[in-house]
Amino acid sequence: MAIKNKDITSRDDDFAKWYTDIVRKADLVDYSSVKGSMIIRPYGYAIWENMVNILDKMFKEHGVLNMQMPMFIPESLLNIEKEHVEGFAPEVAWVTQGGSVPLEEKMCVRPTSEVLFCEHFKKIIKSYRDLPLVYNQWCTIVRWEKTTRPFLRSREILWQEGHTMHATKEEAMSRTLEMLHVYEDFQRNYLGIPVIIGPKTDQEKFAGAEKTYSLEAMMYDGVALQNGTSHYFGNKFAHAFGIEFLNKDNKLVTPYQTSWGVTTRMLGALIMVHSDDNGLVLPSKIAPTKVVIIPIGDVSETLDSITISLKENNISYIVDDSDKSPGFKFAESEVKGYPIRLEVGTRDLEKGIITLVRRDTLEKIEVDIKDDISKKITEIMEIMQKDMYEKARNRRDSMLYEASTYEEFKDIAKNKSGFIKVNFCGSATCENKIKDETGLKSRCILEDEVVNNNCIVCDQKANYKIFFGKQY
RNA sequence: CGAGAAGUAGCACAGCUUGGUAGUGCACCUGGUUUGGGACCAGGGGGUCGCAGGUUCGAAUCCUGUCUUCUCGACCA
Repeated sequence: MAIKNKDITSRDDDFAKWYTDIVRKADLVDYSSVKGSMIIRPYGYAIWENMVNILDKMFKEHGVLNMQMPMFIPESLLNIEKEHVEGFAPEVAWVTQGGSVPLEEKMCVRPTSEVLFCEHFKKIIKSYRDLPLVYNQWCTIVRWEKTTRPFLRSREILWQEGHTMHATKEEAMSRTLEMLHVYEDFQRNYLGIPVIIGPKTDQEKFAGAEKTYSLEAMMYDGVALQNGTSHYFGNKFAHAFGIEFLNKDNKLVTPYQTSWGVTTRMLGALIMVHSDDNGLVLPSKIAPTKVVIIPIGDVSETLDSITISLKENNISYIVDDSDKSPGFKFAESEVKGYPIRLEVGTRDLEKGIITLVRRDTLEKIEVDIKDDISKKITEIMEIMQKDMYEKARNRRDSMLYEASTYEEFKDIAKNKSGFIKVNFCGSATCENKIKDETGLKSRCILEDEVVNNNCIVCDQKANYKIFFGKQY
């Protein structure tokens, strides 16, 4: 049976160290000389590229057009929407000098591009015929975070930001939800990560948004990771920027706006949801390399027939034909998280079999050499994709709690990790009290759930049910 | 940003207290033998000791500053 990897800290001993071990030993990132600016190495980038390719295709099926905005924002432009600038000013990086000449007006490196899009939208929107505009850009942004961790919180962030403009609030709200569901679909069906979706409280909303929906994923240790957001702006930005268009009745009116984004943080989630003490575990749909083949002894003929079949069926693979010992290769393949390992050895071939190993369970499966290996792999990968989601969901569900009194809430918060569901009034006072006394923050409002008691904190009328939890 | 810990070869670390020629294991390179859970033998290469100042005849070692990483807190989409 499998042995624990000796170079990786055990997940249950020290989760934080385990995480950085995985990130480094699977060759996903390296640190740079600038705090919070990580180097994404080819293997990590290949996973991100897969995410980009799949999501981008999904976006386009939803009518999204890609474009690119500049990376600098003049101070005066950032300052136009009050709530927005107050939210972002503390964490923007400023450029004050060009070459050796001080700038007349300092510019920030975009922390997000709402104001850039607004400035542009103002120029190009004249008539209802110009709407809707459904734009997206894949780019990097900069936010001067104080505490940084690879993928989870960095200063330079690789992401995608969608920005849309609509003639009616209904259409804008519907777009907000549409993209939220694209993210949910992607995370569930490709990343194998179950997410809870819903609106943020007023306190936790995006700076300048009227409504912020988030996707809340739970990591292995019960801590939440906000794994994407979709915002409805109403026409606050449009008003601030003076964006107007003529409607069918020849009236000058203000359009409605949305924005939505996901980042390389999804890679962090992928690790913290699925991986284990032997290394990375990747869902087969997102793994850049599906199969690693480890030949043992002289098996070139069989090897050729396998690789031909994999090529024909478009299954990506690598052959580890280095002169390392098989045991070393097994361990290494587990660190990298290739979904399927084929051990092709002389001893097995005499029995007419090859050994297939699932990365998620490390289960060894004997495959008859006469079988269609590509078909077998495809079948198993489909099962793995489902199993990994189920496993993640079961673990998450086992860490969901519900508290009916504040005492009970504090007891769970102190003794268990996970999310706690409560009836809640929604006031900042109650939310802050919970934060101060337990360290837990609100995750997202559960719109479909029925309120069945008063607010857990103040005992006044509750307006909704909501999850609280610790977050990364 | 506050408190604490750390930074010496690709990785993990010793050396520092008491200043005096830069070390160990793994990894890497060459040749050979091996190959089913982290192989073996022989030979070999690689480090301005995070960076910048200071003290000293002499600094990895003592002092000051600074950067980075990690932990906890605050902050944060």
